[in-house]
Amino acid sequence: MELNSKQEHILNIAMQLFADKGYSATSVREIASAANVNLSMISYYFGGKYGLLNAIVSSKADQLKIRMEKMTNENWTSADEKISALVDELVDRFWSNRTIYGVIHHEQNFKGNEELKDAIVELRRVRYYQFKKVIESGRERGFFKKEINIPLLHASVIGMLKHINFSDDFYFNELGIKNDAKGDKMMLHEVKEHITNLFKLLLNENK
Amino acid sequence: MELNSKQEHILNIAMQLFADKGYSATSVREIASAANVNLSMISYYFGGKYGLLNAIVSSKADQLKIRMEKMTNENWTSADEKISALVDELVDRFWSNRTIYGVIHHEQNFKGNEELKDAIVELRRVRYYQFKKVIESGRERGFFKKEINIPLLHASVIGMLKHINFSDDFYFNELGIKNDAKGDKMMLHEVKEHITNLFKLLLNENK
DNA sequence: AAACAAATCAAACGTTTGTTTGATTTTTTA
DNA sequence: TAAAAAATCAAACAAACGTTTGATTTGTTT
Repeated sequence: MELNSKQEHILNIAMQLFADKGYSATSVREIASAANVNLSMISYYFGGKYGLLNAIVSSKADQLKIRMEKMTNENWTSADEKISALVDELVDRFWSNRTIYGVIHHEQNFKGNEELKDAIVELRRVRYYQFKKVIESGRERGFFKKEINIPLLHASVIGMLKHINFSDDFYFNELGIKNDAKGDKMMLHEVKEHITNLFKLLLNENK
Repeated sequence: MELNSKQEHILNIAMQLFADKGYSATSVREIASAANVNLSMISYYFGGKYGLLNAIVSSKADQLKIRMEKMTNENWTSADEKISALVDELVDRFWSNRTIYGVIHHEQNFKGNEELKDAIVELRRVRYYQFKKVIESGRERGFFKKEINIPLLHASVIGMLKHINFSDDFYFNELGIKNDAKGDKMMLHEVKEHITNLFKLLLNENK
């Protein structure tokens, strides 16, 4: 589906509202009003409210399917370096797409049309297997020495990112970080450091 | 608010539905039908749909406020032992209350009445400070040797538990565990082992 | 058993919901 | 520039929503 700038605008406004309040709690009138368009344009463009949600997920899904495979093929130098790169990739990717993750977060238990649910499940599957591939590749090459429960390691990282993202300002406050653009960077740095430390301990260090 | 058995029944049915589909996506007719009671009983008993949500949160909130403080006052033996006890407490507590966490999960961004939101935020606050207290107590007593970012450690654990809980059968499948009563126990064991390992590495081991 | 209170129910209430209509304006095509 | 297509809009639509009503049944009290 090709989108013009106005459709894109509606889509972004709706995505923000869906992420904030959830699909069901957001009315089409609210979306139309926030996007400064006539009510009927949503049905006109997207075929209805549900079509809008579908358009959001499918249009934003592509950018989530980033290729992490390249990491497994590159020449690795040290384990530490590779862990840093992996964590960078993971955290940055999540953070830059956290709005759409917010939408999915609300609708992952969506009992309506199964099509959307399948799309969401597929997204998670792809994300996980890319992660798994990198870890396994690191083990095969002898960079990661320790045995590790990969699914639960994955759940630790993704769960933590989601949890921080959806806990309002709680962890920002607790860490003494303001929730602005600058604070965002600081939080990202803290999170990366924490996860990197965690990875090194779980995967590599044997001291 | 004192509840009779019928009110309790409605409340449990509604809690399950709210956890599955979210507050907004669940209609009072659906709740009444699932609970086999007349539609008007919900308003009669709880003063309306929102009153029902409030009753759920406030009635279940108490059992979440478990006293973890006692852990800080007991005589500690070894760090490993204490970590195991802490993880047991954390995981069991979450797992036995995961339905109400599901409700909160959906409604934490609730933009309606602030009263409910405050109750949810307060729950998280209490939970976190109990956790923090235990960790700090362990540090003061010399059991936990390493410096650690407590908020992010907390986010790792809670985030992971939430993420596994709300990812349907994904991690069950990935770990080759069936999602039944028996598999539940196995998953709990795996999760505890993983988190315990994580805590030991982050807090204690210096090998 | 009579009187009272609580519980239950089908029906209807007024709103809000997502969607469609049909006229009108704007833009594109020829 | 005239015709055709696309976009926009206020208005209306039926369906679903949470809630209330008022009659009826059930349970309790005196």
